[in-house]
Amino acid sequence: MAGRRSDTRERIQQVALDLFVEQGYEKTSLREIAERLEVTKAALYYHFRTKEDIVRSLFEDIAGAVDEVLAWAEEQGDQLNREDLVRRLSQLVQGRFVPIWRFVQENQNALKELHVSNPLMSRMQAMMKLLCPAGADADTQLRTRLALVALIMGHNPEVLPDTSEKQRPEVALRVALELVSPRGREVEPST
Amino acid sequence: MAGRRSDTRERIQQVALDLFVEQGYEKTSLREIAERLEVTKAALYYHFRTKEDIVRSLFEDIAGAVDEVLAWAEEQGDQLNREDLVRRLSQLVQGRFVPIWRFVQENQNALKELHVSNPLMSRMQAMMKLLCPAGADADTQLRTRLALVALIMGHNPEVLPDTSEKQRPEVALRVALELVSPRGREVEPST
DNA sequence: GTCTATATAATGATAGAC
DNA sequence: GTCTATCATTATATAGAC
Repeated sequence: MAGRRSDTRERIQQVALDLFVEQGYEKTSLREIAERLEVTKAALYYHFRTKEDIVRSLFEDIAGAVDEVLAWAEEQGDQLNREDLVRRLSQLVQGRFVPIWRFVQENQNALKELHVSNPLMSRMQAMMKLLCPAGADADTQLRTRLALVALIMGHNPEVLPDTSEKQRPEVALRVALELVSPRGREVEPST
Repeated sequence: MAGRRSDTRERIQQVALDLFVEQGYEKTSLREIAERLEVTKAALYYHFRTKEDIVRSLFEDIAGAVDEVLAWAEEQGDQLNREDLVRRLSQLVQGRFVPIWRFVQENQNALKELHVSNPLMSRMQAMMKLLCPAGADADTQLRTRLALVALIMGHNPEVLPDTSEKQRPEVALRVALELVSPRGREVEPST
């Protein structure tokens, strides 16, 4: 990557994320992070100005990946296929980003203040807009939201205990796809 | 109700829950709760031994209501209609319990340690078992889980901003029902 | 049942040496 | 780039008066 210098910054991000997911954002102190890394708190403060800054850096990392999907989607314009978008999102919540999504989902309230003008959440809102047909009814809005939840929750071994790690993303994607375009209900009078 | 003495205990529960939902469990200090009630911290400690105890009391309250549904469901035995169960659950997440469910959903990680042997969560697990056909495939497991999420998330004005408070529970119920028994997929070969 | 006063420990953060 | 030492603040919790 850019220049060679100790990888402390990345290690901090990694350990912090691990602990945030394990025990929650607020319960995780900088002391704990420092201890697990066998450095001192002051070392952390060299790389990050505040605790929130660590989270922000985590979000910026992933936000770039979301941007790519977002750019692709906007490029499609009117011809955007929502199922394809979901498929791309499914890729996005896999791999190295899994813990981050879980962190976001399980610490909503702790991150609430951070959410204001946070690079990840504003992008996810844009994503919702794209997934949700303009002027969609409430049922569709809720289903769309649940599709995103499905993608994230599907990765959680506690949610699908009998399913292998390999299969979980497939399950999640299937259910998410159903939610964005359910069978037997394309055009419907409702109520 | 039982005996007449100052309603401080209930007021603590109410204010605490409000603050927990507003700003999160960890971010809410006992000082804050006390200040909003215009009492001292020591007063809180008279009614509750610890901060966690306040949460526990909140959970015990709601757990009783869940028990009634659970008892009804077990009474049905084999003839349990899952859609009816969802309908009863829908009732359960309405009314005075709305903020508690939201609190649980948005503070999962903060409550993680409390979750061990916590009266509410163990009951919700039992509920999942009832809702999920024995030996159900992973897709069904995930859908069932999402149905519960739908019931809770549907109440959140931030999730359904254009929908009236009166209509939100109806939307949530509809989507939840779809998830536990989706159309056009009753018996299916799969993979 | 509510108070004042306090104990104790941990937190996020900073200053400045090396 | 990492350290020691320390800061101010806040937290949960307790003892004991009223």
